[in-house]
Amino acid sequence: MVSENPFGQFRRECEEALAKAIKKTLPEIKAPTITLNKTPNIEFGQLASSICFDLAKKLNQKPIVVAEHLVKAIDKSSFNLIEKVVFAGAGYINFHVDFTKFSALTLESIKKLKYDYGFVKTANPQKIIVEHTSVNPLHPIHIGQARNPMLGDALARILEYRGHQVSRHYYVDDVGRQSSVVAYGYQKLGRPKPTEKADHFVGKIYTVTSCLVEINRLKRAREVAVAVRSAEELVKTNKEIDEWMSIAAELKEKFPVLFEVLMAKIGEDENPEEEINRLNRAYEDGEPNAKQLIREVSDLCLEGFKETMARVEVSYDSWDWESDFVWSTQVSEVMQKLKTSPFVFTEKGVLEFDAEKVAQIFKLKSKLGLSETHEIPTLTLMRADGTTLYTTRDVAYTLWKFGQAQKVINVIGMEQSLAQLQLKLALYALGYGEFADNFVHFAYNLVTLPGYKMSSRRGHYITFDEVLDEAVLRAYEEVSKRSPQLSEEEKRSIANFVGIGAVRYALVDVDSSKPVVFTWERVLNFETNSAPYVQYTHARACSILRKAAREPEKPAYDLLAERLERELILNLAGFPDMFIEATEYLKPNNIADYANALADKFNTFYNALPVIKADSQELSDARLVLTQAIQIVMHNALNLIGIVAPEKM
RNA sequence: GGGCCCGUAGCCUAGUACGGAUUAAGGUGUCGGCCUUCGGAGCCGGAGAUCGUGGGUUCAAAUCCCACCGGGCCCGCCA
Repeated sequence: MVSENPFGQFRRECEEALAKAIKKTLPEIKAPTITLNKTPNIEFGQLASSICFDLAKKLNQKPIVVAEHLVKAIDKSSFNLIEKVVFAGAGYINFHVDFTKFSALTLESIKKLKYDYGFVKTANPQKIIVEHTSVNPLHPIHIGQARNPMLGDALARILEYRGHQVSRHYYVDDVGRQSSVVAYGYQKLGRPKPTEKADHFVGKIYTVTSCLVEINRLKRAREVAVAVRSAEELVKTNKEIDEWMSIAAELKEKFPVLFEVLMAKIGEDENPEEEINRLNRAYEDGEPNAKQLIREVSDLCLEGFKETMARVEVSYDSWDWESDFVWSTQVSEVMQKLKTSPFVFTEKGVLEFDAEKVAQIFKLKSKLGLSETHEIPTLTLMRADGTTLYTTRDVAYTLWKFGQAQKVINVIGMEQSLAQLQLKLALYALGYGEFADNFVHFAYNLVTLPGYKMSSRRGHYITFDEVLDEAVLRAYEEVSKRSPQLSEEEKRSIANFVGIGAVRYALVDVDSSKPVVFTWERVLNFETNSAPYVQYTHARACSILRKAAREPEKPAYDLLAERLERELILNLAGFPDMFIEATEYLKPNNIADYANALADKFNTFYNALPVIKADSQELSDARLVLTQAIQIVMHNALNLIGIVAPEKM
């Protein structure tokens, strides 16, 4: 017999048994919803119901008395996996699984389904777009931004395994002013070929250019302040200039040649800021030279991103350029439609979107989890000069996404929650309520560095590449120390998947709503609760199976009676439920936790109980099957979060 | 000022959506053990927690409600 969800099957049996008993003994009570809880202790069985506390109130009896009646009325003979049902505590009903049958069912199912085990398919498969990463092509991806692709990719993976048709999208935000800044600097340098990894190369140009342009702008602002004799303005501007001058000094020291050249070239322009604005406008208008230039420098940077993402095995199905939506009619069409809706008004010559009014008229506040008294701020849709703003363009982009998917999940930092809410409300305003309902902002909390704030403008950041390099280097040292007998090639390959796995794990492991403080210690952790730990445990399981060098022929599952063995079987049987939950509630960190807990338990198991040299051949066979099952499930779990499950390390 | 998120041993984290069992679960660090058979990236044991604070709801609260405190983020004709 094979079950794709052994624990789920047991749960269903218990629910049915209990429902029948209630119907039989208490026909006057209308069928309550039955939810079963995991027990705190294996001695209380595997599932428990506390329904008697509710029933007791209605019946005006003691919970334990009700429990006793119900237990007596339960006919377990018509069920397969229920060994016994007992009443306990103040009024619990505890269900005990028949371990002989359950172990056989679980282990045989895993053996049969193998690398498909656990991935229960949804009854409602959908086309889903997961947009993630979407780092602006201005500078290398830094560690604060790297949490995004790690979460996004894990989400895409689990949804895919769930049976959805997932498409991973990268939104290239090339329309902002910042893109024009870097393009301007790049142009001034004569469009040089990168002398290093392209995104790092572009990043330096961006940082230095933006600093020089800012200083130039502030100096002109100071002249104005002097001319109009505004002391207040003068003090403020001077302060800003001082700040930027210190950044400039830092940059000059770090990149002396680049700094000198850019300073000379930018100095040729009377008003660099005006040049940049002109470039920006030309780009939005689709002027060919501007297009050529900005696309060229953006592409350069994206090439660097692709290299980085290839290292961590993250890829994308679609690269969506924001500019394409501006150049086509899509953005202007959305604007037109919004303009004619009752939710857009003009104020001081600019178009404003009244998100609050939408929420009120469509009565969305409680649905969106907002308090009735909270007033949602308006959103500016268009500048006075007729150019559009980021969120406006995002509305067009989102509609385009819904043209090819039923559900859209945006992996975007929680600092953009308001903008994402306004975007959702714009969809309602446009009459696309169904889209809005299937529009998910997967918000995650920030990664911060202890000590200082990351600032891409200042060039103060730890790049994701650096973190990966360091992790692989550290892993190499570890492998060399622990397994000196391995060949150089093996060591390098192991160091790579261990180091990268460690980083992926560290960024996925924490609940996405919680902030993460980046420390090297966290990411380079190779001990318990890390990818290397789970990987190592997986390799040990493989090692035992290798050493046994035989297929278990007569496993006697009833001999797996040790508490540890039973707990392991329960863990394995619960993998499908865990997977379903992680997928439905978008909690990739659950997978990491599960893998770690399974590794923990397995480590304890094989340290305490001999597998190959067990007392009897039948027991040894049973433990071998158990070990196989653990190896398979650990492999499947690691796979879900994009981590290699090695046979040796 | 308004809104959102976070607050669990020295440090890091699970549990919170859906309230349940005398003892709130791991890790790290700390103290003490383990070449015992399958790889010590490991295993076993000890100490270590007013679950931010105060109220409330409930037979039952880390979990739900209210108020407050601490930290972060957002409230741009930036993205």
